[in-house]
Amino acid sequence: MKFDATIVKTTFNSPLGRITLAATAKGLAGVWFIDQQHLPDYQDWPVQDRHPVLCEATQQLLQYLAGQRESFDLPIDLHGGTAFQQAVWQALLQIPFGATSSYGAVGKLIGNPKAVRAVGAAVGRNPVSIIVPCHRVMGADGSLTGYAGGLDRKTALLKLESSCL
Amino acid sequence: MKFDATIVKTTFNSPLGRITLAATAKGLAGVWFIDQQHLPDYQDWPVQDRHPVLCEATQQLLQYLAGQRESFDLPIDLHGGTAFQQAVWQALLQIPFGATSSYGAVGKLIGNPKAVRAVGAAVGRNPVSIIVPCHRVMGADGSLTGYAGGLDRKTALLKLESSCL
DNA sequence: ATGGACATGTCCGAAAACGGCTAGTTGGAA
DNA sequence: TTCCAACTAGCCGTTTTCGGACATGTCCAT
Repeated sequence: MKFDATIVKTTFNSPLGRITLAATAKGLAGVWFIDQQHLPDYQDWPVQDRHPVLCEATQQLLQYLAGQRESFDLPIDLHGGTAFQQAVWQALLQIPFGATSSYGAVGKLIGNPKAVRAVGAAVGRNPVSIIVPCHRVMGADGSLTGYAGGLDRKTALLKLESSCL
Repeated sequence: MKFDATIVKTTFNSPLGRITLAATAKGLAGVWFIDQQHLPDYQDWPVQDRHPVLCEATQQLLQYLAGQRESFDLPIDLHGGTAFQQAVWQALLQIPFGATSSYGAVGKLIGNPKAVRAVGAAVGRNPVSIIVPCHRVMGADGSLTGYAGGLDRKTALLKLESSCL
């Protein structure tokens, strides 16, 4: 995944492990667990711990993970995916807190009802974990399917959301 | 390949097989393994075993092959090639002991980045084996490609150099 | 003269493999 | 029957792999 030259990052510790955030001029561009799959190559990105968007994101994520926040209020820069991936990620944003959806449903939503596996692949590449709630997508029969950050984290997030209600 | 009328030769046994040397008035003009490809027709060249350059070259080569020498100090007469070949051979001289390069890199160096196969051909005609280090040229992916003296000798030379470091 | 064959490397298109799936079928055990 | 589990065959965008074409200077054999 390619990004603008003007991208900055920061890192913080969460109850679910170390998390790295990234932001462009347009908004929050990335949220990755330290050991997740499909990590971008953010080695060389400059650190900017006081960046307003990154600070705000850190706060909101910590609140969310503490069970004290249900939605995020941040500029998000969903950027650098194919058209298909963009559509999928946008669709994810419409799954409300505490609810779940399925890969088939997402496919239907973006007008590509048969591209189920492709949706799976796209969901997996979601650059903005948690905030773009890829963890709310389950198998059609409600089964736990997969998560770039590991199934443990997925269950943790789902449990967190369900116990909030 | 044509040479001056004033050329002399000698021969000695090395750990890598019999080697023939040739010298002109200007310096060392050839180093060939007995059974290598692209041999010149040195049948009729006069033998002169005590020629100073040839003696010195023999010594230095034996030292090199014994792992006791990393560079050569000899007048070299790189002569009788086309302009292109000359350029290639000169470029070879810039690859340091223990390092390797690629045919593409050499092409770039002589300002002919696309003449890669031509570089390969030219490297193969290098008249002064070992001292003009044609054995330090590998495929772009690091693969062992070819050697007029046989791949065995090429690997032996590379191993020799790498184990010296 | 002409046409290959070479100690290669880059690029591009096509084809195949690979997934965070799913609906349908089948064969077994209550 | 009823219900699951296991297996299958489609489905589709993305990624990886693979094969060919091309560029280039010399030398050999027609």
